[in-house]
Amino acid sequence: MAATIKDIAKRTGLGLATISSYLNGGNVREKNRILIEEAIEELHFEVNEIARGLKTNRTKIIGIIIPELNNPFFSEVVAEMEDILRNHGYATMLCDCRTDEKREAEAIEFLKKRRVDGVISVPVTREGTYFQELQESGIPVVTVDRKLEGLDCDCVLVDNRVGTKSAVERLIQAGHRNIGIITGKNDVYTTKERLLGYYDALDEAEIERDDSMIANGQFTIQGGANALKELVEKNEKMTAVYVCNYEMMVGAMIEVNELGIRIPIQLSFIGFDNIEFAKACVPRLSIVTQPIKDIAKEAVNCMLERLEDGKQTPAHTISLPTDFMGGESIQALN
Amino acid sequence: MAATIKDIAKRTGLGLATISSYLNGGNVREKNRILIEEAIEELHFEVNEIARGLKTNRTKIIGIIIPELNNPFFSEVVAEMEDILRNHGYATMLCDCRTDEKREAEAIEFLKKRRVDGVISVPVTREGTYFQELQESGIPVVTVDRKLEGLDCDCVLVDNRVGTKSAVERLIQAGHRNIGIITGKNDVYTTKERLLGYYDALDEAEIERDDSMIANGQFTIQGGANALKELVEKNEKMTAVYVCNYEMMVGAMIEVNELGIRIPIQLSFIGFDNIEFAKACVPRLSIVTQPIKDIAKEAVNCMLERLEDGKQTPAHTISLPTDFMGGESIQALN
DNA sequence: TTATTAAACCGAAACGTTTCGGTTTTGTCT
DNA sequence: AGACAAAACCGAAACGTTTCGGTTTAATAA
Repeated sequence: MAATIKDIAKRTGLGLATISSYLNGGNVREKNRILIEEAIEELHFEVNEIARGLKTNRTKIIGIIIPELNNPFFSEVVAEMEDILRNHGYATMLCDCRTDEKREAEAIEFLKKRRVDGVISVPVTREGTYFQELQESGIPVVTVDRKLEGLDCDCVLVDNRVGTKSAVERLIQAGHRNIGIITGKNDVYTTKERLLGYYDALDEAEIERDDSMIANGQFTIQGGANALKELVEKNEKMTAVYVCNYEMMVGAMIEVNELGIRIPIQLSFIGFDNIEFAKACVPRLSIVTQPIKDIAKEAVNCMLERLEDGKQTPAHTISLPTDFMGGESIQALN
Repeated sequence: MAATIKDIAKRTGLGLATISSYLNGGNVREKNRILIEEAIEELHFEVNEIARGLKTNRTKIIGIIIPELNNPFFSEVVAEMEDILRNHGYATMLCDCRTDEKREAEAIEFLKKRRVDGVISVPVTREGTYFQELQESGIPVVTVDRKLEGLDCDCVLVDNRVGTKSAVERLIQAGHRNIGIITGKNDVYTTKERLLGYYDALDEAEIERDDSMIANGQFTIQGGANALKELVEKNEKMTAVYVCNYEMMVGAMIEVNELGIRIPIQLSFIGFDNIEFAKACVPRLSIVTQPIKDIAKEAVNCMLERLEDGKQTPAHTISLPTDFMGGESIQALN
């Protein structure tokens, strides 16, 4: 059916190796180059990447494992990575593990069997054993957004601690002392970091920590809604709240509406991640944003360096700063 | 490095063909089965899908081409399809073409070279020539959400016309006569269908069509914002607006806030697609929703029927009904 | 027991590339 | 023109499977 390299060789009278060399950017005499290109054109030849993959033991496929594609932050990161990867000739094989550890392990197994060249993941597990095994079997791993213990791989993070700290500081500077926080799943890296940033800000301002000001929203919309309700009910004096991711921000806003709370008069609010959502709220929300494009760029970069340049250096972690987009959701109390 | 089928053969004393047969579900004597399974365990054998693909000429990869992953409707469809596909042993190769015809063509070419078994796409182009070529070269194509002229392939749609008609009818029944609509890109299939549904409703209620009530939001947030502004400025009498997709709904809400318009008192509003967003708005928006899981299921089904059962029947189109989620964004004028 | 048939088993060949080691051609310098 | 080095070229072998046609083994019947 489809033309092969042999057909091109026969058609041009050249040898297999010459055609192969041409296809891989090797030097070929001008007149042969023309011959080959004519033949390719004529026979609609396309190199069979599968055969090539078998021979070279490289598929030029990067596996991507994420907790939820249905999460704007992740989907944007994926879209960006896919773009860059394809520009480098790499295909993207996507696995959504639905925030499920078992599914994540299955995805790793699946991608390993598919012989992907590397795996980029926003991991769900706490322990990185499966990823570690994968990496030890020769498939480089890059994690994004979260760092795993027991997994010695390149890692691209945003500085959630500092970003959160400076966001909470804004609230403090506006005169707030009773600041609630809606956190995500307890054992996730970013949750811990963001909580630390929150503590940093409180400690520095010498505001006492108060556990009743912390509610867990599990990174879900419903969780965010519940958490907001819990915070409001438990803390009459609370004047501001900081929400640690997009989904929970949506949930919190749903609940804010449900309860008829007026922002910022009754409650100041800082959310996370999604500029469009923030702008669509009344009043516009102030949010901490993450440099999505840079995250994607750095992650792909790490991967390609190991793959293309055969980089063997020890794993390193890249930390990117967050940004802040001001809205009208912070009330100045002073 | 990794064990091959030959290693298993050697280890068990059996022949290559027997191992292969076992791996593909063929019959093997009980004692040999045990032998083989032991060897596989021991040597950590995993079949090399690449080699298999070369031999069988099937990659068990489905290519997916969508306009924007960064669009909840598409990303949810993709997530759902990926889930089902992987359960059937198929991998998902993702291409985001950023709503760009040229990139779409590149993606088709890319996936063809990668020898995917089939392509599922939400197409961007008007003419399906590239997809048609792909299909004629033996790679089945299924389009989702949009139907292309000149492309004879299976197609999964939602009945946008009827869905839109009945949504607009709700507005009419609430007493509205001056109903604006924010449409998407002109040449996209869904745009036309939704506009037809809008006309259907108006015609049936004997409301005169008025071009100044139609604004094009280009399916983007900014476009939606601009369109809403345009509609409001041009039509003082407009009491309701119907917005044809999620992005434009977000944009429209941003602009609603910008202009200080109060919903539903000053303007009734029906949006599209995203339940969470609708619930997070004040007041909660009424929206038309699409049966995302069914869409994904049907699309994958169409593909697998052709791939697995070798179905050769002529292309057929599946049409799914929309649903409606009521909020508090419609003011009764009567 | 022997004949018959079905079920298991077998290895070589093939899928379409790349790569290795060696050969030919080209170009340059005397 | 001859010598030499460098560049271009070459085909066989290999990557790890599946498949084909044929052979052995087991199961059943006579």
